[in-house]
Amino acid sequence: MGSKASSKEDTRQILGASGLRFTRQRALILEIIRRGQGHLDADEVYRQARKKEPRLSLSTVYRSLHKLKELGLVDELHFDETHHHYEVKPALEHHHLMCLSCGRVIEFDYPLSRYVKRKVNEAKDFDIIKAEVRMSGYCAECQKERQ
Amino acid sequence: MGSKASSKEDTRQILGASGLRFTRQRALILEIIRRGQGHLDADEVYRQARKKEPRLSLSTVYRSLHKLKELGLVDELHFDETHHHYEVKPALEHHHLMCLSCGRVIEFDYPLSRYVKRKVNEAKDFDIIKAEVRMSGYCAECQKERQ
DNA sequence: ATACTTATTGCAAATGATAAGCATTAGTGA
DNA sequence: TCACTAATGCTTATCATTTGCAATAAGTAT
Repeated sequence: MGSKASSKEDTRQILGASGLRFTRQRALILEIIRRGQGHLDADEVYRQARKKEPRLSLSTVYRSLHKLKELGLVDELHFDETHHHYEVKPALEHHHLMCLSCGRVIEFDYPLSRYVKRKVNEAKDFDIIKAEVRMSGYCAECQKERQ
Repeated sequence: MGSKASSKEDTRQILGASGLRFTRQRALILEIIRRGQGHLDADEVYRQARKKEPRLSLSTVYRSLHKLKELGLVDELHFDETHHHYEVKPALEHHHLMCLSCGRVIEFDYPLSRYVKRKVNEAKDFDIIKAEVRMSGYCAECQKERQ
């Protein structure tokens, strides 16, 4: 199911197959999300993208993000309440831990959904497509600081 | 840790202990969230509250929601991307399943975080305070419809 | 009960993130 | 290269949430 991080040509392929066009902007945005190790929000993508493409508009960023999400190329995360974060859809399932003190986001690789799915299906007859686990607490460093 | 659903007096107690005042509005809002089985969003709370307190303002709803959340009396959930939902902090841990087809939200009781915490601590030295699992997929009915 | 202090409220106006309308530009397939 | 129409940029709207400020009203001491 999960495909490797796609090259430019793969991306063109995927877009084309959906009747979408491969544009400079989309390529750039996707590239930024790929590089952006952390989890970028729309505005961050926008700022980075403008360095290369100064005329790029924020609308385009939003529209691209939607398309890329629809195509399954990027994932949309919901860390905090105000805005969303994006990242390339990970082949390996992983989740996030947010430190309530310093705000840092730590990744947590673990095929949790497999477990969750089983448990859920025992209780409810529900076909799970997506499982996102959001956890918050205190990271190692901040634990020390608060002694 | 988790206390029983507090009565009016308990609530007054809890507020007082934090130097906050017990107001008609807050009591009402909390009561609505308690009754509101489903997960209410700010606007829904607002509409219900105005039936009893017509002059209540939306700002007050938002401000109360924040306080109640700070006090640990209600939980804020993040179902969809646009707005938040509130519910009384459940003694029993439970999570949510959202049907991608009909939008219905189904509850899922399970002490998942216990499991998650263990797994996470094995990997990262992180003190988990809160774990929220958001799952989406197709409910039993919608599964039939799409055959 | 009365007066006093200051948290809380209501209202209006401001933000901030995201979406939409529309004319213009530019992929893509013939 | 040409025609077709998706995608872009710009501007303006929308929607949830927040904030400033003067008017109220809890708590508390008198």
